[in-house]
Amino acid sequence: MSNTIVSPLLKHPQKLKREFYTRPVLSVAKELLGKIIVKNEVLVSSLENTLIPAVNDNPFTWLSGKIVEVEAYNGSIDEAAHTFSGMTKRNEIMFSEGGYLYVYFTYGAHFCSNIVTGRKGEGTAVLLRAVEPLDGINQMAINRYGRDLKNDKEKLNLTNGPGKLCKAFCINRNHYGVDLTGDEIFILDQPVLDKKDIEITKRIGITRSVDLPWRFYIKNNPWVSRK
DNA sequence: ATCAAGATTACCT
DNA sequence: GGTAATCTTGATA
Repeated sequence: MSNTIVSPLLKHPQKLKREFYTRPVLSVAKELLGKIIVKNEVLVSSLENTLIPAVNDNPFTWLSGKIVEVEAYNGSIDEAAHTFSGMTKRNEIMFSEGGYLYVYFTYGAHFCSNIVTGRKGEGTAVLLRAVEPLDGINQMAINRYGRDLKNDKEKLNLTNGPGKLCKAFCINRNHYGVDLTGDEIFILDQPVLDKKDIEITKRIGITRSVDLPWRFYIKNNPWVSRK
């Protein structure tokens, strides 16, 4: 059974194919802005913040969001990339060809998700730093706060950071290596944004290769993590 | 075996 | 704007 989703918010959604991801990381990073990430959930009950495999009718729901902020990482020239010092068990998936999800755990508390890019062996990926929530906002609130949203401030705080969006989308170590050309997590194509709508800055929260201008975000989008 | 650092967040003043 | 929390990972012995 196909899980392909057609949100009312999208006119002609199309899942990005392998060829989109296997290109150089900087091109993929810029073009990911404005595209829609979708995660299917199998939901029976939203009580107690649990997602349980469905048994009966109408179990499917999904979460989606517009990608509004990303950072590029390239292990061959970038000391901040997890792949800079070679392959380990943790970064193994980042050395595969593009189109897989690299999820890592950090600061003892947070998951961060990356889109692997390029050719096999390159060690490049795009960190998802912020999305604008579209479908499943109620479920995202449950995932983040364990209850419904109280106000607009909480809505902005749902997904305006790499750890926050993983919590909202319930992305964790179980999603390490997920194939983005499959049906569990994927990205829907949208028109490439105009250059004038994209801001380019240095990356956030790193201590090495700090001057590379590899952070990209949509100008004036309220979900961008930081100006 | 031990240890330091971390692609962050929430909460404080 | 400053910082504690928290634990996995990778490096070194």
